[in-house]
Amino acid sequence: MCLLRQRRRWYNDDMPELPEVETVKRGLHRLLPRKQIVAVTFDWQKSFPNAPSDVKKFMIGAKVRSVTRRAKVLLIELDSGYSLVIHLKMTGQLVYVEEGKKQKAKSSRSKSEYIGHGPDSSLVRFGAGHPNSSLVGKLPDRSTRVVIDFGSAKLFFNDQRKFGWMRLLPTVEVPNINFFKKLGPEPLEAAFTADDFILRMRRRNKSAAKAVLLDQTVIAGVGNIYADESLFSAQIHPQTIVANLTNGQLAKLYTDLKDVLLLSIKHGGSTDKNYVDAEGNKGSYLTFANVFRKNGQPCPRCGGMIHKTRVAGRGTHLCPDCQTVEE
DNA sequence: CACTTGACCTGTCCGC
DNA sequence: TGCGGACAGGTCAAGT
Repeated sequence: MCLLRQRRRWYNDDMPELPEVETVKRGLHRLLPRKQIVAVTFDWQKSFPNAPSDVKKFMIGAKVRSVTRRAKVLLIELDSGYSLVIHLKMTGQLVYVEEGKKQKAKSSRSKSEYIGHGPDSSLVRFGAGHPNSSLVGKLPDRSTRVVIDFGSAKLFFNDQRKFGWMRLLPTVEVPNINFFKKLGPEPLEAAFTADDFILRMRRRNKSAAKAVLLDQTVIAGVGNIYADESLFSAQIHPQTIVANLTNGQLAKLYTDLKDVLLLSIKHGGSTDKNYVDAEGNKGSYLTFANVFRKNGQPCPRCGGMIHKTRVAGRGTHLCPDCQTVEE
């Protein structure tokens, strides 16, 4: 019975963070520009709270100009002067399905195998979720919140837990919404230096290091996985008060955080063994993770046992033996 | 004012 | 088997 349970288990809490959203962005930017929206449907008000009249006026007939990313937020700019702002939160996903276009002749794959086979696929999945789940080939389903119809293709915004949202805003207003106004710098921007990082961290000198990393107004785009992984690399206990960290330790955290993010992007921004990126590659970041979801396993650095605890209200993975505590 | 905790959600897992 | 509670976490609001 236990075996059966284990086998059937799949995680839907893929938690798109900066590397995952970056991967989604790259895929959408390859597929969406110049496509024209012919229809939009949505069934969950909170997922897409815009007035239908605005949707009709500024979305229908508009063409996609570009797809970009800021922190964990996707921006789809339209040529109507409006942009779609999309936050996938934990379980949001964007599934792009081309219609009326039969599978390539060379392929004899079943429908459920379309996913993950790259540009030849007629169906490409972005974001969280399980590529082999019943979603495949059966969209829309009960998790579908919004469908953007491009005529020859549809973009499905699915979100099981309804935390994600999508908003249509005048492009010039986008930087002015609260979320963007308060957002900290992108950690991978060339202009973001170690000194900037240290200064910003020190503004929250009394808080636990992990809580500060997760604060999007300090640095944008870091979530639970990369917070745990970067703190492990820098050998900092997640609970450590920032004031008790030296500038040297913070500088190492800065470097390790960037390394972790870059490594994840390189491997398809995976947070889940089942994640599939735009090119159809399974993201493999979790195989590089040292502590995340490794509780009970030996620490790759010192051989101690990885422990799971709770810091800043979040499940937190660490090696108590080589991530020192400084209260 | 600075910082922490709870609410929003649904599906899954685990203990009783 | 079934039921209830814990858990998953990004962000904002409410509480300390």
